[in-house]
Amino acid sequence: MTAVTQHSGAFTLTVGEVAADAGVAASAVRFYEQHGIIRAERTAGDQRRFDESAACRIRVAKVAQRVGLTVREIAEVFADLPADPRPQDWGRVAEHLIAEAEARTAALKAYLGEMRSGAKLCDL
Amino acid sequence: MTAVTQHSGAFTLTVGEVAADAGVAASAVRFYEQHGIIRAERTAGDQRRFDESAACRIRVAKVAQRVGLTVREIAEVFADLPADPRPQDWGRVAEHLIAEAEARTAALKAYLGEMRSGAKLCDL
DNA sequence: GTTCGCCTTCAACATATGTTGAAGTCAAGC
DNA sequence: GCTTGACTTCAACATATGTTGAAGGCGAAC
Repeated sequence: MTAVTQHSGAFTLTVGEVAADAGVAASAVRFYEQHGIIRAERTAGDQRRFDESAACRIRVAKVAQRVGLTVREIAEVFADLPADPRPQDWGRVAEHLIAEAEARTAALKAYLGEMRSGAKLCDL
Repeated sequence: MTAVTQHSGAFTLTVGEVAADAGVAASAVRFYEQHGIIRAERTAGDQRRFDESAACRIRVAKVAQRVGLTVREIAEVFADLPADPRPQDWGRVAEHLIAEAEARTAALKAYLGEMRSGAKLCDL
């Protein structure tokens, strides 16, 4: 007797449900699927069905976009996530995203610091 | 007798010179001027002439774009820079940009941390 | 077994960030 | 004072990130 607990791996959510969960438009959900941020199965009638992680991926993607990552880059980071991600899988992805954000901030700081301390200041 | 030292404030550089200094295409230099990242005077013959800070502003803008700031946002930050910016003016701008980058990274960390520790994990 | 809301695709539009090319002008060196 | 390379504008194109609308199909509830 298999557990009925339907957790991740069950592709049951419609585009509209995921959109509402993630706080984006349905068109955006389709866009993210086309670009590999989320994955879907199809019903017999060709409608998309998403699993529970879809809205989460989208929310993370929106925050990651704010630190300069492109949709393509985010999709590449998410490629690390198995179909049914465990918390440690999310942990790895989180570390990856944070490291990237910090690297970019470090690059900004380095450039500005160089400007400030360099013999040849930018403006002066 | 005024000093001949031509520092910032002298609008003498052509589009091509600024482009070469900043490591971007001439078309990008015109784009950044249109969008308020840099300012230009015009010759009698209507050609643009930039000051020494132009290439610097562009380089800073490129790094700032990597941490998720839009051209419009960068232009707003640069609005703080007087025509002939002193090091402390650049310092203020630098602090502003770094603070913005760190705020966005903090938002990313907060969201990911919440996901990890929240009772309702994203995926599980 | 019909209805009605949500789903499908596809193309057009919208904004951000640029690049390219055509047609013509400017300016610096010879 | 010509020549020539770099400049001008403007429109079209290109890519990223979506939204909107038309025309039609699916599915759950009654």
